[in-house]
Amino acid sequence: MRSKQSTITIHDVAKAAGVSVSTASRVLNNKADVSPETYKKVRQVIDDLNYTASLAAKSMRSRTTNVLGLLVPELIEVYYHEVIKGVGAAIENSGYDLLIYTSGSPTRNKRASWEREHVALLSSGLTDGCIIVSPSAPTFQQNANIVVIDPHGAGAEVPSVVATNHEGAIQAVDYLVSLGHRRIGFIQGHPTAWSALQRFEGYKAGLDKAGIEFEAALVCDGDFTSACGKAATYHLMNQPNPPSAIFAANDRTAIGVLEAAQELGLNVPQDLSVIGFDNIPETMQTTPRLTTIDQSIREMGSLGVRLLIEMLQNRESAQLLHTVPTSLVIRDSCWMRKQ
Amino acid sequence: MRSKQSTITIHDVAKAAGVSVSTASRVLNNKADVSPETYKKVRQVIDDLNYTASLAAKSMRSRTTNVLGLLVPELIEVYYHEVIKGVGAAIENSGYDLLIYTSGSPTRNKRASWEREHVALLSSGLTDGCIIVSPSAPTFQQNANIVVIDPHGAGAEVPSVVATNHEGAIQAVDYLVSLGHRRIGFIQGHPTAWSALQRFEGYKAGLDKAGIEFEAALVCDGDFTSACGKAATYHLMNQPNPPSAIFAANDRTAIGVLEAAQELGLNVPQDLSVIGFDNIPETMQTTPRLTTIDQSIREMGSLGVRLLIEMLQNRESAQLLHTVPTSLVIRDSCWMRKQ
DNA sequence: TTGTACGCGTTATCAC
DNA sequence: GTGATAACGCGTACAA
Repeated sequence: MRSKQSTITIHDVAKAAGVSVSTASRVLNNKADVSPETYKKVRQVIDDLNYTASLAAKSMRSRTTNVLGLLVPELIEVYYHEVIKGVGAAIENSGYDLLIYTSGSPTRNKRASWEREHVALLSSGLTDGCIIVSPSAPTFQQNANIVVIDPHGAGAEVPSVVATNHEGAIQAVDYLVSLGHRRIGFIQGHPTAWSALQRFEGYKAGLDKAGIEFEAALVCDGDFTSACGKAATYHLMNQPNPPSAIFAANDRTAIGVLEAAQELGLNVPQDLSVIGFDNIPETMQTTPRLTTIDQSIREMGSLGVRLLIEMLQNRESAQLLHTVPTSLVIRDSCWMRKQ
Repeated sequence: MRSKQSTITIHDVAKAAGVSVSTASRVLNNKADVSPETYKKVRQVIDDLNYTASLAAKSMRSRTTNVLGLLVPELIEVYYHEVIKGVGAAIENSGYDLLIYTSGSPTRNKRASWEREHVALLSSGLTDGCIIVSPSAPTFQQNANIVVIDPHGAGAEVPSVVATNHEGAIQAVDYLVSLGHRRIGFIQGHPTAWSALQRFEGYKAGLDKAGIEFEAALVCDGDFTSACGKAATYHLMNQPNPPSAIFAANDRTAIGVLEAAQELGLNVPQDLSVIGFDNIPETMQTTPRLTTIDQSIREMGSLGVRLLIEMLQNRESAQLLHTVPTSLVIRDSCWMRKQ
């Protein structure tokens, strides 16, 4: 006696079990006040019909779904996959399901508005809360349950997970200095990214700490792509007094540096030391393998989940900014400065 | 927890713009019959209020969401990430959004029922259709738009994407034979996986082709884990007449073989040749780097998306089974048989 | 061109 | 303990 609609509804269950929809709903949600035999009968029917409550309808009415949302800008860059792995690990046995949303439309140019739209999309009932990765929009709906990972803007109004970018950059410079380098080039990250700014500040702080004077000519603009790494390397190495080491704001850019170095006939690390930031998996497959600063992207994803769940359970901590430590990963792309 | 008035609805938009909800809805969906000034005014309000239609409500009503669903069992194993990368690439500029769903609950033990439940979940309005990765359930809702990647069961009733597992296994054996190996061990994949069976059949076909008699003692059970690879290696190599090469049903298992070989003091590839299947990224980081059969997991994901979109546009091809070619990837884990 | 009324599948509220 | 009914936010005939 199924209605014309293909999807079977709670009405079908109720009818088949000979009860009302409200009773069926009660059984579905394991409410207390329902007689054992009724319960059993309805459960049986649910199993037989292989019925599942529509998430759409359920969330529309009840406002709580036991589903967490994750908003990512795209699914190609491995960085996001590392985040997802961390989120996936944290979600295990958490009692929550996970819904990852990404858009295939080029509307992404308007990143900020895209984010706001999709946060609204997920928050408006589909999920209990959501995590946004690398958001550029500084602010969101007031009352949504939101946690942010590696935000672009600085002033966080929502709980944010960030790496210790400043300290990590200092670590990188320290290491290069310990190898004897004094002229250390720096390739900037995306100009709007807070993490990029922090790394630049750390670079300067590291130089200062070593008593090396900052030199603007050794700094190139960038945007986290490998293309900018290549361009910057050509620029830096063709200077009259080129650097003996290059610190790129992220691994992707550092990979570009490696490519350019090869094209220029420079041996890494003998002629040029290169260090990156992020520790994405590909850094283990470059030639030479890239020395970098690990920012445990996975841990950031896991922490994001934990923060969100705390928030949902009203155990929200007063702290807004949560940092994940960075660490130096020494591989093969840095070497002692040639005398 | 969340105040009722928090989410702004189409009513708020209508009220603010001084029109009726239906007019607002028309503007939202870019319907033709609405006066330019009304359109502009409503658009303005929508922007001001930063309004987004609730996916839940919308999908419940309209049955078409421009969203594709992807159902994955978990988010830790890299195999699924490779699929997601392919799906993510195919979704770009497709006009569709993507919604990945996974569950954090241990209910996954009951895989088949979990899948059915969640297919229903996604199909019941949230998405226009969905892709299921490695499903164990042989059958689904009749009229849902479903595409399946690497299914466990053989008899596909829905469009399926599979690798040429049989041919790939033959390629692997061919290669080992060309290196002079005659005693080739095989470690089975998960017993219910169709792909595993196909690889085993290919193994036997390859032996047959080379005129080598099949020997049951050289075959071990397995389940696609690295643990089974280790156990099987101990078993195989402690035989009176051990194999000179081992073909593992997937890379994860082959990695277990590598570990066991090291523990046993066997040098790979000098003492033992090892070949895997899948070509997951980690195979480039093992020592030695693993020779394997590439099954272009990403391409399988992309093809899945293309098939699903075709289906949604009623351009469904008659063909149900779609194969993606495998290819031999020679790295460092296989060598000539010692004389 | 615009507004009214209804239904999508569910849960909460209130009767019984 | 159980059943009827009113929302939830939206799209769409149909009426105006």
